[in-house]
Amino acid sequence: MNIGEAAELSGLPSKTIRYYEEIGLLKPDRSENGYRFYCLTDVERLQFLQRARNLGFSLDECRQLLALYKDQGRASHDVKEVAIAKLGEIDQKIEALMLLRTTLRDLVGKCKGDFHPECPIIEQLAGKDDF
Amino acid sequence: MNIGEAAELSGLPSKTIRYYEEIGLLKPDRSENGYRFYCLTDVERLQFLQRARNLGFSLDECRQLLALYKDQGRASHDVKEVAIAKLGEIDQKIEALMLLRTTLRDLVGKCKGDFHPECPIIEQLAGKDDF
DNA sequence: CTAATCCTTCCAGTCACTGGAAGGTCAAGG
DNA sequence: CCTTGACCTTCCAGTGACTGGAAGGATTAG
Repeated sequence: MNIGEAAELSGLPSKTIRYYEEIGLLKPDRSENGYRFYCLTDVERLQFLQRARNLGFSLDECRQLLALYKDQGRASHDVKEVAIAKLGEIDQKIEALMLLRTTLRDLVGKCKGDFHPECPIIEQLAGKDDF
Repeated sequence: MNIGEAAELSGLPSKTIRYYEEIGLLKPDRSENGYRFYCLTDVERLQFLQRARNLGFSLDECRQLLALYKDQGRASHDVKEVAIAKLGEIDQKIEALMLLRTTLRDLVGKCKGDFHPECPIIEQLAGKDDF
């Protein structure tokens, strides 16, 4: 099949699929007319990549995971390691965002939000700790 | 003062300060020798920008906030609006990340992490819902 | 035969920096 | 007076993961 159909089946835009090829994630065959030609295995791998991306893995991590996917002799330990690292990252991001949220929520709560210029949000950003 | 001192006082790298100038956030004077010259007001604004960035605001939002900071006749309503929008974004990000975390944690918990190839993580990514 | 749709490549832009190269300026020390 | 080193300047390129668009070739339907 051509790239359009592979895009529909995998759920990834054609542009993205070409990009993945450019960075060496997936190299399809070419038809006589120069069009990219995707087999079902290719589509499965594209779906694999999409799911991995949706789970928050970077393209580099996707590359590792795809290699493990292809490798029938893989050790599940290697997969788990990647996933645990990602889990740690996610935990950190959540924690950082929750801190931000607390601060922002606090400031928003203190701000009257009227037509007057006095504003605890601006004051906090200005570094005025005197309130 | 020159850019190096402004960098130290504001906590922003010189590179970043130059970048902020390039995108029109802060235009310092120039000394006779062509060096950028920062006054205390400039430094205060740089600090303002750094705090706003740390609170998760994009540079475009920082631009708005800085304009409100400079505007003595601002309405706190306008500031609050920006902050509330950001708060919503943060909420969404947190929610999305918590969903990811649940899924990933679940998968990690199911994976034995040994030297065998069987791996629920890989299977999930492969789209096999049969387990 | 033509129009529409698909495909190709290449270039540029996004966001917020970051690194580096090549070169100008300045203050201190020998 | 000269050099060294620290600072400053501009410009160009790269990051991640695409996304948009231009220019042009291939294929299909009517």
